[in-house]
Amino acid sequence: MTRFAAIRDEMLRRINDGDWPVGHELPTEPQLAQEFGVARGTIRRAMDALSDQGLILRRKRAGTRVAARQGHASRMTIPIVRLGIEARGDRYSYRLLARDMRPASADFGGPAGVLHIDCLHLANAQPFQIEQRRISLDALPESIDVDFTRESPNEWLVRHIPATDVETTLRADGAQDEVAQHLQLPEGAPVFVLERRTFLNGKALTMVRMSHPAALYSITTHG
Amino acid sequence: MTRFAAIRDEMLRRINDGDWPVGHELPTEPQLAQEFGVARGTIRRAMDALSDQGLILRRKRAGTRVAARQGHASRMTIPIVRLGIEARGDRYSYRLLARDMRPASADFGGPAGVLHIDCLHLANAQPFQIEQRRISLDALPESIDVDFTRESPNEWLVRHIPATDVETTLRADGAQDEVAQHLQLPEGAPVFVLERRTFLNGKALTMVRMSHPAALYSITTHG
DNA sequence: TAGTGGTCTAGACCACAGA
DNA sequence: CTGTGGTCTAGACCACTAG
Repeated sequence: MTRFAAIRDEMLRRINDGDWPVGHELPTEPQLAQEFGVARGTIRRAMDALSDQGLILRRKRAGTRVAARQGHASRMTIPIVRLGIEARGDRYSYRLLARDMRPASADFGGPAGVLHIDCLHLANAQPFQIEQRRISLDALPESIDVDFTRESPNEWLVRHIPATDVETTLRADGAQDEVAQHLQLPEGAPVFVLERRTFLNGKALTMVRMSHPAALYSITTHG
Repeated sequence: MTRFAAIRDEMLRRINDGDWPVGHELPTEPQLAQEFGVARGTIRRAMDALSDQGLILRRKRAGTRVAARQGHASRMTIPIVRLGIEARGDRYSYRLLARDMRPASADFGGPAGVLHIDCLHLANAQPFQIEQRRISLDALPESIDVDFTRESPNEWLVRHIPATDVETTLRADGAQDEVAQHLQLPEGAPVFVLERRTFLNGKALTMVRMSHPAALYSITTHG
C-alpha cells in the first residue's frame, strides 16, 4: 500500500464514518500534508482520486468540501464486437447486409451525404449484433472506397479514425422490422441497444446503432 | 492549455496518425522529458492520462508501448433514482411492495439470513423502477430496524454504508411476473435492468436488481 | 486582494521484471 | 543485474475566486 493510497483510504473512511459529513470543509492541502507527515503532492494525489470519484468538490479559494453523493460513477469498457466474441471462445463471422448513400438528415451529415451501412456480427453463426452505421462523407470521404464486405465498419473505423469525443447511449428496446428479422427474434423481443456518436473537434464523424439479443449481451463494470 | 495536456494531445496525435503504431515502444520518460523540455513528472502526468484510457501499456523494465485498441472505455454515472427523476423535473414517489427475511441462498448471505425488500420508484405517479433488494444481515444487521416504508433501501444504503467495491451489470430483459405487473407492462415487454453487488473488504453487503420500462430509461456517457 | 487549489520542477529512492 | 516505471519530496509560481 503506497502512502497516497493509505491517505486516500483514510479520507474515504472519514467521509463514510461521518467524521467529514456532506458539506464539511476539509483542511487545506498544507494542513493535511502536515497532519499525515507527507509532502503536499502526496496529499493532492489522494484528493485527486476522491475528486475523480465525485466524492469531494474542490474550488479555488473556497477550499474542498464533501460532495453530496448523487449517484455512482464507474468505468465501463465496451469491447470491439469481434474481440468480445472471440474472447469467449466463440467463432466470429460477419455479413454485410446493405450499403448505400443517402442525403444528410436533419441531425447528421453534410452536403456530401451519408454512407449507410447495415451489417451483422455473428457468434458461432448465431446473430449477435446488428450494426447500423452512418458515416458522414464530408468528414470521412475516404470511407466511400472501403470494401466493407470483408472488414466491418466497426473495425475499419477503430483502426483508421481518431476519436476525440465519443458519446455512447445504452438502452433497451423491442426488436422491430429489420432488427427483428436479422437477429432472428420475434417482433418486440427485448434487445440491448448501444448508440454511439463520434466527433472530431466538434464535427460529427459517425453514428451507429448496435442492437443485440438481450439474452446474449450484458456489460459489467467494476469500481 | 496546460503543458501536460498539450503533451498528452501531441502523443495522442502521434498514435492516431500512425507515427507511433500499435506495438511501438515509446521513448523513456527521461527522453520524452528532454524532447518536450519539461520535467519528468509532467511527462508522467500526460502518460497517466493515456494509460487510463487504455491507449498505452506501461511495464517496468519493458518500457511503454502503444496498446492494441480492444474497445472503448468511458466513464458512466448512474444517478440515485430519486435524483435522476427530480433532475428531469418529474415528481418522485416511492412505494414499498414487500419486506421479509429469508435464509441465505447459495451465492449470497450468511447464517443470519437475508433481508428481501421489493419496492417501486415512480415518476409522476408512473412506475419507473422496481428495486429488488437483498441485504446480508450478517454484514448489515442494523438494516433490520430501518423503516423502509418512508425511505428506500437505495437511499438508506447510499447515506449509511461505505462501498469499497461495486460490481454493476447492465442488460436488457423481458418483463415477467411481478416486474411486469408492478411496472404495468405486458409480459415480455423490454425492460432495462441494472444489477449491482456491493462489497466491503471482499464480503458481500447487498445485491440489487433494478428494472425499468425500456422507454423510460437510458444511460449516456461522454468520453 | 489574499488564500486556495492547479501546475511544474529537479531531484531522490524504490520495486519490479526483462535481459 | 540493470534499466524502467512508480512514488515521493520540498520547493516555486500561477490562476482563479470568494470575501
